[in-house]
Amino acid sequence: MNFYVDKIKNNGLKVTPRRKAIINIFNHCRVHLTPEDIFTRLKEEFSHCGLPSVYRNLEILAECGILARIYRFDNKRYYGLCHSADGAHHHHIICIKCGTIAPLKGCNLFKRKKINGFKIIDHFIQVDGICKNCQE
Amino acid sequence: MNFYVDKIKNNGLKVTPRRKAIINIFNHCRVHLTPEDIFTRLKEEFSHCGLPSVYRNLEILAECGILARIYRFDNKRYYGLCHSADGAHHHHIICIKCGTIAPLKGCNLFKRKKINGFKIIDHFIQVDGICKNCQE
DNA sequence: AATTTAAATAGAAATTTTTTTCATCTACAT
DNA sequence: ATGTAGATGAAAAAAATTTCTATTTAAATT
Repeated sequence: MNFYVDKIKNNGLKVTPRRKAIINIFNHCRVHLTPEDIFTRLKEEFSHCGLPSVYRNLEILAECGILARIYRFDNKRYYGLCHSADGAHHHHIICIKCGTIAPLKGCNLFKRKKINGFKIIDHFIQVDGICKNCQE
Repeated sequence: MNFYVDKIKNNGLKVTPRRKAIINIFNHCRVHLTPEDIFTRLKEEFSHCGLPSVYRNLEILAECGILARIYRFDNKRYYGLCHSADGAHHHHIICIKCGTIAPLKGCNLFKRKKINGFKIIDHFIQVDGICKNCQE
């Protein structure tokens, strides 16, 4: 948890019980969740937290690099805990069965400055797969 | 348009006026749009189309490979016309200023079967940048 | 330890986005 | 021409997200 606390502080943000509770949830379940999921679990397991706070905090924690934004084209936001010890550039590979998130290193896109005449500003890569456990 | 008509037919779907109208809109503006955008333009420029039909058709056209799903983390869906003459595997690069979409070839991810022990099922890559015109 | 203050919070309400339902209609294969 | 699976629109509902505001709180400063 100290790791996350530091990250929050380094971003000039406050370490609040809500934020710790949200990180805790992700730490325990290790899958990706929607704001609604978080809201439900906060009510069950931890202190209550208003839905607007959930939205704000998920977004803030994502900006701190603590949470990863997960892309699914089902019109919901998903977030997952970003398991990366160092702060190195990376993306994520998601298990479509259990939801586990693993870091995906070795992206060579961020080194390039231009592609097809476009000046590169940002990029997003996500791989969906089936993790070792779920393959059996 | 014949190119698109064939794609729709090849997917066992009907070529309806609505679908042609939607493709027409994308063909004229060449940027990425939300379902709401499409709905508005259909009312203005082409025949009217109910909002549910817009949602359904955008999704259907995306599955045919005619439209590309664009990822923005602002909680809206975006679609854009996929300008790729052949059916080769590719992704997209988006201009964050004007919204233009260009194909991004040379993805080497889809060749790999496994990464980090994960069996790869799918992957998504998107690059955001500024196109030649908008750089000036 | 008390004070201060900018940031964070909850809760309600409003807004926006998306989906469902269902009766009707249509593209197109036969 | 006709039959049929697929497509459509209208209305309604559901779901997701944001706004607003009064209140509370973390943590820096006394």
